[in-house]
Amino acid sequence: MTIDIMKTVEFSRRDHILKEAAGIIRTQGYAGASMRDIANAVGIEVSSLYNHIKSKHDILASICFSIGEEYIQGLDAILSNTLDCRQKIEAIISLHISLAAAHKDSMQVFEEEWKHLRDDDLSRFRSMRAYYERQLLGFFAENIQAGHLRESSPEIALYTFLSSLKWLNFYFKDNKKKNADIIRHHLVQILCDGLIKETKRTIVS
Amino acid sequence: MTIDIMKTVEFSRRDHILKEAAGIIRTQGYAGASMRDIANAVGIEVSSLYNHIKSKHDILASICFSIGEEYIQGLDAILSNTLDCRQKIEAIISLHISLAAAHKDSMQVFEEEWKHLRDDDLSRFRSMRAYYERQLLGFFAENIQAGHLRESSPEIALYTFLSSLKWLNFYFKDNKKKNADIIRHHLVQILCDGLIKETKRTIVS
DNA sequence: CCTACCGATCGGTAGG
DNA sequence: CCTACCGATCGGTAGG
Repeated sequence: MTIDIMKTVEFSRRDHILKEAAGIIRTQGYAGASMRDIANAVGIEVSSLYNHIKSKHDILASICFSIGEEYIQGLDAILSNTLDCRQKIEAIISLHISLAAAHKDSMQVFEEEWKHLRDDDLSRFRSMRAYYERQLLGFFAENIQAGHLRESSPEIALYTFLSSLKWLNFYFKDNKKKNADIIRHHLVQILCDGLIKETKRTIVS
Repeated sequence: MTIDIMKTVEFSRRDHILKEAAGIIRTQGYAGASMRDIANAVGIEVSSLYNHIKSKHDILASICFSIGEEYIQGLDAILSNTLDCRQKIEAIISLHISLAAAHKDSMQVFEEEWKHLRDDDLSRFRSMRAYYERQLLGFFAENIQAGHLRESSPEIALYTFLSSLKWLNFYFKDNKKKNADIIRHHLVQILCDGLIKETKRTIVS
């Protein structure tokens, strides 16, 4: 009982540190964010940080891996469901929207500061990202093969698709001006059907 | 004559410094890139750098503004030409491909490290980016109005379009595996006509 | 372009 | 969780 309470206190303080650190690392970059800045934001002395985190690298790794795991769990759940091609694309877009809206600071740290990870952390991070891209590349390649997606290089389609969603990570950090449902609807249309306005008839196989 | 030669020497040494600095700032981040790293890459002592650049911020500003000006000049030239909507989109995609291929290191510094600019440099940079986005937003809004582009939020279309091209900045830094023409062709198709495979008939107005 | 140097700040530790 | 502290490194300057 006492242990449980202590753990709760311990975890929430650590989470508090990670949350403040994410905001500071996002705005100042990993190398430009000092442990003094982070301690000041949390409201304790620098040396006290080390009761909750092992090192500055530990902070970065925790932020990057928690976001990475959410992406992978979300994608695995979508791809193993029985949805058609367009529904899966819509679900993946929804995943990116909801993660961007939920993790305003740490999402950008995940995107831009992972390169400061070292040794085992760096290679583990690269493995996770490679897994995510490999799963999605398989999805694109299968559906091009099956005739559901336009003939194209699966790699170019993958890179363009993933890249096209990155503005979401910046969009929500000010204040969400538009509803997430509206954004999803427009994104699905633009990415699935294209920017150019034309009449369309689906091929009946 | 003597002055011309001195200026040439001066400029090429400065350019050499900026080139090495771009590579170091890209991999280590602005705050993580030390003047000693840069001096070492150039092959001179730290103090000698200051004969060619005013400060570390001067290096960052030079890199960011030279890329920014190339984007703006390129876009202005395209939008003032007499091309139809699809041709202009194709030309803008070509602009982003050729700039990404020409400036492997400094393009990523431009994208990710501009936030370390200060005071006047920061506000000038924000103005340039706002100008680029405003010009492109006008293009999207006009062509949605005219019925050439799909009904959509011009902002969402703009963000998605610009974001979808950002993978190019990473793609060329290893070694260009695919020809730029092939990439452009696939990008135009995916962005103009969408990922989903369907027959299309253009509306005859 | 170099030698020599400076005050400030860095991540982290000892010890309580 | 704090006080006190350390060696390393930082951007930049003086002077030649």
